[in-house]
Amino acid sequence: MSTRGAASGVVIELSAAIVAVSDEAPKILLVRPPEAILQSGLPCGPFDPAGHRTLEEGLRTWVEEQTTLHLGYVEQLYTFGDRFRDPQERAGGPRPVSVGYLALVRQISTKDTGESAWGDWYRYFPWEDWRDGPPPILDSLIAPHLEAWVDDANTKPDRNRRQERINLAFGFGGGAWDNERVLDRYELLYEAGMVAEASLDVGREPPAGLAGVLPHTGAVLIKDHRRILATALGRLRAKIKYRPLIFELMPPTFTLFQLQRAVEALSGGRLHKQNFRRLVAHEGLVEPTGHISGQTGGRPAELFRFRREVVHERPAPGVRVPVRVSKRGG
Amino acid sequence: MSTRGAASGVVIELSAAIVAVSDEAPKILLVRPPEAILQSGLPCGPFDPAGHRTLEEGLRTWVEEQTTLHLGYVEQLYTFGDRFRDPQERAGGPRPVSVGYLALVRQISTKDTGESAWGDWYRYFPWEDWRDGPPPILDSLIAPHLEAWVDDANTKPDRNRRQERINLAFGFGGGAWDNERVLDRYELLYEAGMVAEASLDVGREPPAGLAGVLPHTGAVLIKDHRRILATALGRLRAKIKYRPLIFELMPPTFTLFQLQRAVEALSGGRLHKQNFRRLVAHEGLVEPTGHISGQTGGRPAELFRFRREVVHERPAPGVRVPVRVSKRGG
DNA sequence: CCTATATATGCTCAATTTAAGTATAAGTTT
DNA sequence: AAACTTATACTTAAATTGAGCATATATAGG
Repeated sequence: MSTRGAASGVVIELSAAIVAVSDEAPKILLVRPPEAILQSGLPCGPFDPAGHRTLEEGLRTWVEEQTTLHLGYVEQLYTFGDRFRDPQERAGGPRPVSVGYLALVRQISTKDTGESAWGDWYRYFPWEDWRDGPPPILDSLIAPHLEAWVDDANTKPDRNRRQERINLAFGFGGGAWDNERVLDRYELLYEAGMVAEASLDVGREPPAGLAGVLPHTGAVLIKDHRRILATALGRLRAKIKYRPLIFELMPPTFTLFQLQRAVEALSGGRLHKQNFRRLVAHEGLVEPTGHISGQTGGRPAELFRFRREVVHERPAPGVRVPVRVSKRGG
Repeated sequence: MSTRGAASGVVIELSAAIVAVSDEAPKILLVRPPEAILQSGLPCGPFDPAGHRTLEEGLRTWVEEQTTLHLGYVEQLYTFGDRFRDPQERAGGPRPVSVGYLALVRQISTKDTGESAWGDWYRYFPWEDWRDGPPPILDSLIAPHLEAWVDDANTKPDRNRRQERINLAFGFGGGAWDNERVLDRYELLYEAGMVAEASLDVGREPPAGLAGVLPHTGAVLIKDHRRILATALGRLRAKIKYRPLIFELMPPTFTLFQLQRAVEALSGGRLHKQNFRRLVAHEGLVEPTGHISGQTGGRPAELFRFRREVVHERPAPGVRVPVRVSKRGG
């Protein structure tokens, strides 16, 4: 009836999805743990209740040790505790509970050493990048195999539930693609056995019918780090719309087009250029510096900086980009 | 440089903020733990890695045991792990890490037994209820004592930082009241020693100057449960705007005015009635049942039900109530 | 029945915001 | 110089929002 008794055999792991934007691409910082020969993972480490005053402090300590990178903006994402997310657990290890964090850094300051390296975010989620239109993999591979997974369910209500979920997550059957539902989509692919972790986690070979799919559904990370990454991307895509997070990723001054490219890199779609400028100007998110950019192609652009005061003026300052991405098949 | 080593002395506690709306008031379910003579708290219990397959399953188990209530909608909020949030820890107990959840139930089905009881949410956050205009306590008590706390800081930059934070959180100095920043406000009051937990947690008497304030800054809950509650209210206020969560709290059919009252109860402000109807109708959130309500006062109202299909049609279906509440002093 | 009062619901109207352009300016590349 | 890039100003129609008026249908009290 109360909080008597104590849990045992729990270990808390802190993991960080560290994001930067460079070359118009969203990047994520990865480390290659010594014990894993093949796969890399997010910077992470166990929470030490004796040494760490707070969870976030523990995370910062681990990250600085593993990447020699100092984190600025940090935000807690989610705590994952499902059984058997880590194969080690089957061998009698303690139950790992992992607290995932999202961190944003302004520029890529670490070199790609053997220890850590920046990777393109969409390497892990190829279906999330709609900047050049709907990713072909959706129609060629994902849709048919998900349909097969629907048919695979035993009962009619089960099939309906599955169909319902994939329609919602992927916008099949007339719905719209919602760029924030990154985690929903990843979890469906996981349940359908269409990402490699699904088989790795249960220690089995992937079913024959899916062996041809797995090489195309993104690169694998250790444990549940790809799930944490999916959570991070979803959160970030949602939050840039109502908080000025994007400026945590930009240099101190930037052109409006650079800003637009950064937003597009994260949100995975294209924006109407003229309306984008009007938007950020009208919301008071930026102010001109009076300086002109070292140009890249055409007419030189004016340099802008983030207007910090905006957080006082508006309840939800952010780049309120239209939620819609170009329709599927259109 | 990796995930070697294991933490020890950690116990994970699962806590639920269970919300219902009745009599136009938001309610929260509380239990009175046997060992605490004076204070009640949220339903909670330790996570058992051997018995609980997932964190959420553990939570549901504890809640059903403590409240004989079956939870419908459940969502994870945040994981709290700061040192010394629980006084027990100073006595050498293990480091408690608590995972907070938000749960929504449709009606109040448990009776108020000695074990559990429904309490008005705003009993714990009197400054959050703006339905009858700005709460007087803001100007009479909170503002002056927060100003004193600003002056209390040692250095000028510290004072500026504090002033900045309270301006943002409370909308002082010309800013607007953002009804979602519930946690920011609670944490500031905590840091300023203006809620009773602040002194309880460090095991000291409250400073003389604040003794008169504490009886008016809301009722106390055990451990950090009021912080979890603040997180829950903030999340709920934010989320009803873009997800149809409000219907998890409504009976199967309802009048539009009942729906409006429920939204007002949670968001803590008043809405324009005609525009509210237009909004929910135009967003396709509800559909008429054709039946007429057993009326309460004036002309009988039509009964509506939630249109589940709406989640397919719009990327962010929710009651997009205007973020603004009536201006302070206006 | 008549009146006051409460709620429900339909409708207007102006201001603002949004989506999607056209047009023009000012550079670089060939 | 012509072709091409990128930047920026401006237009226009449609949609949304905020505020309020007007009317309908009930109850309660004289």
